[in-house]
Amino acid sequence: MPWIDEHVAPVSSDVCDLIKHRVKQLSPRRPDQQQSSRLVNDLRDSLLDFLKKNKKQPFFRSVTVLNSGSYYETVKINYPNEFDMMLLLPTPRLTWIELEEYHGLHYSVSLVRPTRSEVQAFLLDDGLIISASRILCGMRCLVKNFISTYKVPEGVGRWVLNRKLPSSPAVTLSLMCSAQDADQESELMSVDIVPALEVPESQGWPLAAQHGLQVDNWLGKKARRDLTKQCFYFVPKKPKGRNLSNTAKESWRISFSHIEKQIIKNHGHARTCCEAPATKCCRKRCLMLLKCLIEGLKVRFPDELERLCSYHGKTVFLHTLSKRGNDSQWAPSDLPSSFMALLSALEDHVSNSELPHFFIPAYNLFAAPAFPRKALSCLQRALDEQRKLGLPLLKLPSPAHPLTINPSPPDPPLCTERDNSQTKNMTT
DNA sequence: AGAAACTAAGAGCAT
DNA sequence: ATGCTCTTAGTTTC
Repeated sequence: MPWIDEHVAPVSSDVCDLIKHRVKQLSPRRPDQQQSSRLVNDLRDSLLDFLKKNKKQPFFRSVTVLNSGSYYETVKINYPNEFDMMLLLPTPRLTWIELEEYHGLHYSVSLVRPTRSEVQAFLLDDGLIISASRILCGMRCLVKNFISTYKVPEGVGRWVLNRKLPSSPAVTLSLMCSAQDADQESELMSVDIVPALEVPESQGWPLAAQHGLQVDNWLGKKARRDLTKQCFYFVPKKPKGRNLSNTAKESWRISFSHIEKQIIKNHGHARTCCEAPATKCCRKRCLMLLKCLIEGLKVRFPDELERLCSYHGKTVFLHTLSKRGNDSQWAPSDLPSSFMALLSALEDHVSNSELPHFFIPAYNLFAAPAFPRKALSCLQRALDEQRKLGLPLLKLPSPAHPLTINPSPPDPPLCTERDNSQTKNMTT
């Protein structure tokens, strides 16, 4: 049957050129990647070695690693300076209770029966509920001990433990280096380390997740069946907000990072998408452009858009791919209009104040208080402005990086006239 | 557990 | 500019 595309407004040739120009400079450069991967791989290998031998927390001896996040999805933009790793913790059989008002995103997680397994060091007084805060603190303590003994290869700087953030599931390490000629140290890269409870596939996904992942018209029904019969994870994240109930303080958030990674790697209607030059598509590059725009917006409105993050972009992307499932709609030559379609989708989600979590459709990522109304209205105005002015944020140069092996001169600007007035005077 | 095979994508070069 | 090949990092498989 013929595929009816949505109405795509023609993209002005200026904006077309801008998009095509920007997308060429988005992915990390090879020397940077080489340096970053060496540093982070050495850190990971050594940390794993440390955990497997550690005496203090036997529970962490059995971790395995899941590399996740945009670097490993090959959609990281600009510099390979942010890495995510999940430390997967096998547990005895679990059960979970949805926390009211979080619509299936947050849970209280318990053992089904008392245990002699090593998790017992992390249980609440009832001997069954798993304490998110104690797992996170326990891991933080191990990581802290680890970096105090760890030597960075070739002495390129030192890893420091970042301050604990109230609702973050991660222990974050930053690699601090002294730049040439400077007294001060600056951050070369950071690694988020997130502990995760693995719930085996045999237990099935929570009810709230059973109606998400609407990919039948894109990846297909069989692919959906295969994806939904995998395991899932819980990560120790409490909801934002004051006056949390006692159960909410020990809350776990469901995580499908492994599924997201698989989808982004295998993202076509046809299984063969992007396998050969003839079957290339522009989906990932569209996501990278959207991430670029989101980062730019956050730099311009750091306070108002504090809660906006790349996960919002990724979620809009996944919904858009679901609706616009045919590979012919993402031909490389159509990158500008495809990106504009993605941008329109973001604008629609913003103006409807509705962005369902891709796996937990009842959870609205654009609902207050997690995403405040003033952030949403700021985002709406900012996107209107970007569209009206021809996406000036895509003209901004990539942020400077403190330490590259071969610092290269910045590329010549696309537009000859120095025109900052467009981008500077955006009122809120 | 470790090596080999496979995949994605940057980079250089020829056309 | 476009496409071809080589190289490298990451993942999977046996």
